Amino acid sequence: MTGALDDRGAQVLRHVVEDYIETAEPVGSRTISKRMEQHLSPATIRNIMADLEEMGYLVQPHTSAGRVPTGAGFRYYVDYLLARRRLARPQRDQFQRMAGEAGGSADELVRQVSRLVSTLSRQACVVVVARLSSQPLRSLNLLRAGADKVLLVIVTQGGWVEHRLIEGETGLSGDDIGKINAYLNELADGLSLHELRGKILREMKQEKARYDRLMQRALQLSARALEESSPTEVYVEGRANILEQPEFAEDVQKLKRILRAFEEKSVIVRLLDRTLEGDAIQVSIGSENPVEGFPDISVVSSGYRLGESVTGSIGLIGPVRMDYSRIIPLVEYSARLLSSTFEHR
Amino acid sequence: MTGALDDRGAQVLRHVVEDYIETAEPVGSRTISKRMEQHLSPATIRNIMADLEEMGYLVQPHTSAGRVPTGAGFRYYVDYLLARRRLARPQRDQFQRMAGEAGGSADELVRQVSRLVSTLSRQACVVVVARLSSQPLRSLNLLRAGADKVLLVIVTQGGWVEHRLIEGETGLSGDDIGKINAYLNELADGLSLHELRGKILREMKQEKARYDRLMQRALQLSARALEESSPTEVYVEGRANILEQPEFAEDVQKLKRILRAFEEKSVIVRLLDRTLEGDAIQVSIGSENPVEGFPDISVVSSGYRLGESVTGSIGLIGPVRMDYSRIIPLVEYSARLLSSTFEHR
DNA sequence: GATTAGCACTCGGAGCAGCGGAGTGCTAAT
DNA sequence: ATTAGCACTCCGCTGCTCCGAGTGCTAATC
Repeated sequence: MTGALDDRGAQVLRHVVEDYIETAEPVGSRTISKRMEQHLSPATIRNIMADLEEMGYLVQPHTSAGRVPTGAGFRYYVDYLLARRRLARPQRDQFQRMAGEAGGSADELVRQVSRLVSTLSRQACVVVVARLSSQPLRSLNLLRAGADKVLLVIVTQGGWVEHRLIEGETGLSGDDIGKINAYLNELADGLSLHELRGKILREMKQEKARYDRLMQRALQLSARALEESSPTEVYVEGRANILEQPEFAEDVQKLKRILRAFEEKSVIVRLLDRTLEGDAIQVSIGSENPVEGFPDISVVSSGYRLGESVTGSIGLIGPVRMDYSRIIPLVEYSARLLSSTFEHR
Repeated sequence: MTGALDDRGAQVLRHVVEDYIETAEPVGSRTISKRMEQHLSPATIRNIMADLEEMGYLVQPHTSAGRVPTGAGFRYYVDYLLARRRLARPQRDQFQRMAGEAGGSADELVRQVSRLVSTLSRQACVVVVARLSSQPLRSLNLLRAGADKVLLVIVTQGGWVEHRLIEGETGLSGDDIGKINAYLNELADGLSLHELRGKILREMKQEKARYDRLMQRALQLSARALEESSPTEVYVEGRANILEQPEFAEDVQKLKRILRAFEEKSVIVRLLDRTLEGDAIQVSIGSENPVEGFPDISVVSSGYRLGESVTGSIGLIGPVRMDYSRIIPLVEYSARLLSSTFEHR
């Protein structure tokens, strides 16, 4: 099973995949024969297709139906047959215009980008993940927010803002808060939230030796604020797009499973996990994707940098039968756009 | 058409509605005859049903099918026939447990409540809206957030936190920021964001006469931060629940329209708009709902108070054929829970 | 030897008839 | 006023045929 293809086989496979992407119907030998630039009769095509089937790139839903690409077929197509295009000019312009308009806050920009990607793809649902805890911090700010509450506002270098409300903190004067602030910022300098948490815990042990009660309080307080591992932000855009796909619209069970999965943040994060490390683009076809039980969805995703390190990932989730030649440049471009926008901050 | 019902008619209507809610199938006279406590033969029931049909409470999908309640039928049921129950004990407990666990921040609580409501209802999708701009403020805090950026953190008395990033602000010393903060808080005291915006604009005119440049700057800056009308926060939970309903699962077109609508914040806000004013519960059945084009969904919603005034609304969106006797107490209870939790802050 | 025309074969889906059942409305009996 | 009885309606299921798209194989052709 599976193996290298000669040129003719590759061309036939390419046509089958592309036609299937377009029509969502099994593709017959006549169709391919007409589509191919090199003229070959349907009979010849049939022979080639039979070979491709033996190699595991195609299957027949039943005898006397056309062929449908398998996961391996799509894989081969994506790896070797896909013409790698740049994103089309007008679409690049749309992105640029949007980036110009989007306000200063990082999460606003991410939301806009994902919305645009979803509209342009029309195939699938776009998901963006931003892992806050590994972004280098810009500043921490403690605020009084009521009689017994203080608010810790966290700003990362990428321009992400998050806040934690801490309850049951009484008797901190404005002066105390100022001092704690200064201390925390000194501690945090250049670290990520994750690293800071470690440092605070270490510091707490040492500081106990000394007798600075305020600093001790500061450490306890921030340890409390940071104890819940900071959640990964997840944005999902264009859920309704998947209804556009005939393969899902027909099978409500499948649809239900997918939509349910999308309500779980953790599932989405797992889907994009791979790309949260490097910023190369990743294509997971069908059962290759990291989440079990969804053999008919593909994920095209890419990490993006927020500042120095890759902390976010944008991904497009759709049917295996998606238009990779359009989708891949789209995701690639938007990830690069996010990275470069955050760089200039 | 439509009119008052005698007792027997009402009982029959009640049974038709309840049976239809349960089965989603047209209800026949035999079924009702068996279900009714007062024994009546199917033939009698048929006569009564024919009357109810004339009055507009029931329809037949076709001759020789059972009857289905119309919008008016459901309306009558909800207004006069529904046994108003309290929420069941175990469910109340679930809410209490959750409220105890939920962290301090308001939006976390709201999210948890909507999630629980969605799980308990299993029928529909829950939506929560919180209108920030009419909540009385607790404090405003300006923070430095980079070389040319400042961050305005807004905390309302209900415990809601929001922030706005303002770009292109250079040359403000820490001292300046402190002064601006004090000034803004004095200005904001007890006002809502909406009122504050008005006050700032008025103040700006007067302040021009005076020559305090820093205060002028403060006003300009906050005016900029508040110029975009603060968006209404919208949380949607349990979208996939609507797939559970046979009436939608069968009609993909309808489903698509509904899911698309849910991607638009504005549509959701319009659906709950009515209840954003008072805190009474509202039931919009079918085409009664404020958004045109969705004649087969109902909305059960109630406002809740965040502090003094009603600024939020929790609503349940589902098929017209929903179990109002379960849903209404559920929504009522959760709205009251939100109000009372926010009161004790 | 590769390609192709020809042909028999397979299989799914559309279309149609027939039937059974659930439900109705009407009439006549209680 | 209620109800038993009955004829009637209509939906949806089942089974049937027919059609077409597509295949694999074989034999003829380049």
